[in-house]
Order: sequence, then structure tokens, then C-alpha cells
Amino acid sequence: MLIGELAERAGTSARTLRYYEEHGLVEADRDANGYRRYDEGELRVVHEIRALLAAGFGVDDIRPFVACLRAGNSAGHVCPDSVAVLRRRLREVEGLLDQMGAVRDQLRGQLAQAIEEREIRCLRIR
Amino acid sequence: MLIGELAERAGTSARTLRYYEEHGLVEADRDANGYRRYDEGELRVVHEIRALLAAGFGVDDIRPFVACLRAGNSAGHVCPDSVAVLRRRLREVEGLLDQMGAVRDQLRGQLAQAIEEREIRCLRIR
DNA sequence: CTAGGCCTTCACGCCGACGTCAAGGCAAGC
DNA sequence: GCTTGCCTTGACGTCGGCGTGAAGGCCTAG
Repeated sequence: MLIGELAERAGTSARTLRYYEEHGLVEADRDANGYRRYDEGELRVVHEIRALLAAGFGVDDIRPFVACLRAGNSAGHVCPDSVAVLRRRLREVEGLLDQMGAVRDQLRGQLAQAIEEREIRCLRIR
Repeated sequence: MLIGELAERAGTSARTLRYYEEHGLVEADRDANGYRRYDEGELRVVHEIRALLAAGFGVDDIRPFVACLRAGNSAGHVCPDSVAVLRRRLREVEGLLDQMGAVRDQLRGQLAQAIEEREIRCLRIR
């Protein structure tokens, strides 16, 4: 499988796949003319990468998951290194959720106050 | 008040204040030598800006709040334009909270599964 | 033989709120 | 007059996950 085919099957671009390779995530053999030749298994790897990126992981965080998949495991998140990264990210996400929850409450409070002020002005006009 | 003093009193840097001015948020008179001379009221403006940035607003979103303060209101969020921005941002934040909540649940699920797999392996070894 | 459709590497663009350096003017104490 | 420390404008660097060319080689079909 060449890079264009893998890109299409994975729902992404050739540029993106080269980027992943550059960062040590995806691997490819080379044909005599220099073209990248991909194994069927790389499709799963790319899907794993995309799912983790969507969950907010950085490329460096993703490496252990890929290694875990390559080691023959059924999923990328069952190895100890992956679990460590999962735990760290979970704490980060929980922290962000707390922060954003506080922001949400603040916004709601300001909106409520603005509406209140408007009502007071309405009463004054009468 | 010169830029350095305002920066210190507002807990930020001179560069940041010039950035705010460049984007139409902060205003200053000029001395004969070209130095920026700030009014006392600008301190409140800068605090408002910082609070809104911390809540995830962009500089363009913040302009109506500053205008509202300058119009003599007790708070920057009581004017109609500010309220519109508040509402929009609240919807955004709620959306992000939903997304991140889903991510958190996914991470928890993967961690739980990883632990389960490890227990299965332990049982096999016995 | 040529057109166009793959592929390669190199390298800049993007977004946003600044940090940081460069080169210089201005004020004030010794 | 010299140093120190404020100020000015201008312009490039940061972070990350790519997008988007440019310039060129390879392969296939008509």
C-alpha cells in the first residue's frame, strides 16, 4: 500500500502520514524508487494515532501506544507505559474540566447579574 | 503613570500593555517625549482584560467589555454587546465541557480495561 | 511522446498572546 | 560626562498539528 492509499483509507492526508513518520509514529518500507510501502497493520496504527490526537494527546505521548500495538497487543493502551500516560492525561483533563466548570459558573453569574441590572433599569424608567 | 508602573500594578509586562493598545483595548496619552501616560482608570481596564483572557475570550471579544467600562458602567459585562459575547462564550464553554467530559469517560474506560487485562494475565500465571 | 497523477524532500504559513532581542532616545544621580 | 534605568518602535520567535505550495523524479495510459 502506497501513501496515498493509506491516507485515503485512514481518512487523512499524505502530508499528515509523513508528519507522523517524522515523529516516529508510523513506519514504512521503501520501494526501489523511494516510495513508502505500508503494511496492512499501519492502518490500525494510524487510527490509534488519530483517536489519541482527538483525545488531546501530543505526538510524544502517543509513541508508547504505538509501540504497544506493534508488540502484538490487542489494544495500544494495555501496556504499562501507555497506562502511565493515560493516568497523566486523565488528571490533566480532570483539571481542565474543573477550570472550565469554574469559568462556566462565572459566565452564568455575570449573565444573571447583567439581566438583573437591566430589570432594575426598567423599573427605574417606570 | 508610565507603562512600567501600570504593568507592575496590573501584574503584567509593558510588552503586554503595548499589545493591548495595538489591539484597541487600552488607551494612553503621550508625554512630550513620547512616553505613554496612563490614567488611573486604565488599571481597572487592564484587570478586566486579564480576567476575560483567563476565561478564554479573545482580544476581539473583549473590546465591548472595555467600551462598556469606559461608558461609566459599574462592570464591563452589563452592556448588550457584552451580554451577546458572554452568551456565545457560554455556549462554547458548555460544548467544550461536554467534549472533555466524553474524553474523560473514554480515558477512564481504557484505564479500567487495562487494569482488567492485567488481572486476567495474573490469573493465567497462577 | 506526452499528459497527468502518483511520489519525493524542502520549507514557509497558520493561529494568538505575548517573550525577547536590537538599536536608540530621554532622565537623573554622581 | 558617564552610568543606570526608564522609555520608544520594529521585528522575529514560541507552540503544535498539520496545510499548502515549489521543484523535481517516476509510472502508466492514450
